[in-house]
Amino acid sequence: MTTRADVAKLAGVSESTVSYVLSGKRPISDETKRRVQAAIDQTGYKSNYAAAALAGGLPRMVTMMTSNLFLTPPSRIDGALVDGIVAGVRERGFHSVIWPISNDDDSDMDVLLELNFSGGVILMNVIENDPRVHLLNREKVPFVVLGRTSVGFSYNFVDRDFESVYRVAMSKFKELGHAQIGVLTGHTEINSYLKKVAKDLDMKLQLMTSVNSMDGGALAAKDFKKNFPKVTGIISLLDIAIMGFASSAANFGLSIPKDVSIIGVNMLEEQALSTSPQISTVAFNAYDMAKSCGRIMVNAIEAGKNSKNKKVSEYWIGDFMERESTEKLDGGSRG
Amino acid sequence: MTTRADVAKLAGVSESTVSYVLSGKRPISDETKRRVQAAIDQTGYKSNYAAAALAGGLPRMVTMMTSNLFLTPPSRIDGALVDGIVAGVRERGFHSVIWPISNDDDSDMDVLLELNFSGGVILMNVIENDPRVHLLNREKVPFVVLGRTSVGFSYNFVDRDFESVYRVAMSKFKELGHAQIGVLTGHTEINSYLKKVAKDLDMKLQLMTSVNSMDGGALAAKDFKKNFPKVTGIISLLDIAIMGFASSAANFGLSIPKDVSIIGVNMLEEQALSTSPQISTVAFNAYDMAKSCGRIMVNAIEAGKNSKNKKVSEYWIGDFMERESTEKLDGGSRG
DNA sequence: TCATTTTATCGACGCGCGTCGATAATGGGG
DNA sequence: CCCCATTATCGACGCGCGTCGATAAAATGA
Repeated sequence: MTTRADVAKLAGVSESTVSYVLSGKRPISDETKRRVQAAIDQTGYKSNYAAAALAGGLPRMVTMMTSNLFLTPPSRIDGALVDGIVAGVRERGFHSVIWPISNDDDSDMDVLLELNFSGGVILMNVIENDPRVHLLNREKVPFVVLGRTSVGFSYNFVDRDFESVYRVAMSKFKELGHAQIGVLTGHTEINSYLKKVAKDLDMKLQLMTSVNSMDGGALAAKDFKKNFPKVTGIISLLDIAIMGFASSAANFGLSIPKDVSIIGVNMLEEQALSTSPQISTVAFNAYDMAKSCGRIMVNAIEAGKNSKNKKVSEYWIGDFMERESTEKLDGGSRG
Repeated sequence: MTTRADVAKLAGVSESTVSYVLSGKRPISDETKRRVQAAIDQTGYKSNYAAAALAGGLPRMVTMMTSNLFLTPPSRIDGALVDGIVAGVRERGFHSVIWPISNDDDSDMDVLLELNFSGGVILMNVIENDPRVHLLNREKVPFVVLGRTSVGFSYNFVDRDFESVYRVAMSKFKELGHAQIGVLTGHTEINSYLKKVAKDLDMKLQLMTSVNSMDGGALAAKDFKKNFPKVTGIISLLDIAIMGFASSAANFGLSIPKDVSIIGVNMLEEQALSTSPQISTVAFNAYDMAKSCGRIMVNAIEAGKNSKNKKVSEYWIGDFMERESTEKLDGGSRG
């Protein structure tokens, strides 16, 4: 392995000069920079992460923890989130890895912490009162939650402002004259945010449970008229299922948006655009949201040194994106 | 952060004694061990990964690289592979992380190498003539491929012995009197190993292409009698689709194994057991295979120091596991 | 009892790098 | 031509840990 000393010798400068050329933290003459760079190119020198972390004190590495990576098929959204985090921390010169949670062993988390090669943890797919949040808080590891949970103390998190998201969708439906709204979800109950918004706007909700898969959505479309005769608008919390619904609706004599309007609130724009008809959404920019999460993570790591204790919460909202799946209830106003 | 020095002072011993208590590489009296351990418990001391890697020279960390983690839904097999690797390297005191490949940026790999915080790379989901293999080889990073590709030089890999696997399945079919075999696969062509085995055994193959999803398999079952009237046995390379096929066959008036026998060659035992009827397989112990891959990886990392150049290839075979989806062609011999 | 081996522990060093204080080279003002 | 401010570079130190050689203590043999 070539070290800083090798480069310095070859370039005819001191070791610290090599360091300053690389970090740019002190002025170096152009001529010296050139010679050092040439030596680096020639030797293929790469700074040693362990040594840098040790000397600098800050491990420039972030660990992503997602509990169910291989149990349930991850959606495209997970991919966008990972990509966003990578981009966000890289902006600041940090790197990121995914910590493999073995499904039958929850001591893994302790191992990660014992290692402390990572400067911080980003927690994804949190569950209610997530024990991992408690653990990280107790161990004083800098961490950010991508999502939210309730644990009885404050912590850094980035999440969508669901009430706002639902309000945008429901207001749009109201504006278009829809009053009976189906909720396509994987849960067995409609969440409280959505209920609250519906109550505020005086609209009726009906639960439409489905598996989040193409054929799950197709099944929902097949039985839609029979099961939900009064519903004229669907708000979908499922990204894959609603694509199956929209794509197959025509096969079951269901016309979108003539028979039913659709607003997706939990899907990527690329997904909304890839169906026919294209699906109107409340925009969810998962990539940018995750990128911001990455930045907050880096801030938390760097603040750790100064023992600050401020926690940041960030709520992301989204605009209504009109596409081909929504129209006025009477059907007369749009082409 | 508490360091070795803190522990040593508290226990009233030297720093090196603390190290030897932890590593066990020199005899330490029970009394001293006890005092040191107490000090560790009291302070919550954790060894610093960066410092240990720096001092010891060996980064005890393995990086898994899988190209398409979020593009295609990973199957349960991927989960088993990851779990196996984690277990295999942990046996030797190593740790492992997954390197997030951003889908629109292939410079990520260089970054990983520049970092060299990781002692080696395990490559998964390789493609033909995979450029990553070339890169790793050029950079002299210890690596093991979980799978195979052709690159024109030798490298460490662990893979199934597909010819053997197919031979086990086809021999069984032959023994049961089946001669016309359908091949359920995601590719548009039957692979050469299987063709060779069929030729050796004088059996006929028919291509059955499907998406690897439950509904893909169901679709195949629906049209099976019409499309493949002569086929009496199916060898499936798809884990999810064959589950869909087996589970839904009865709905389409298809009786398993009366009308058609099935052997799965690329699925986990837990998957084969979770359908009705349960699917006969050529066993694929993905977990153990990956565990072995992890061990080989650690060997390669540790051998790196001694500049050995031996590459190891490991081929995994599997036994026929008889379950409910296979019987003699005449149908008379089994209950 | 003394010489010799074995056992338990200590002190010192170095891994590769970031960074601080010091120093040499340079430039400008009087 | 000298003094001081600025710029470019160097040397030294320490981060936390693994490990080697040395040493003190205990055990063994004669």
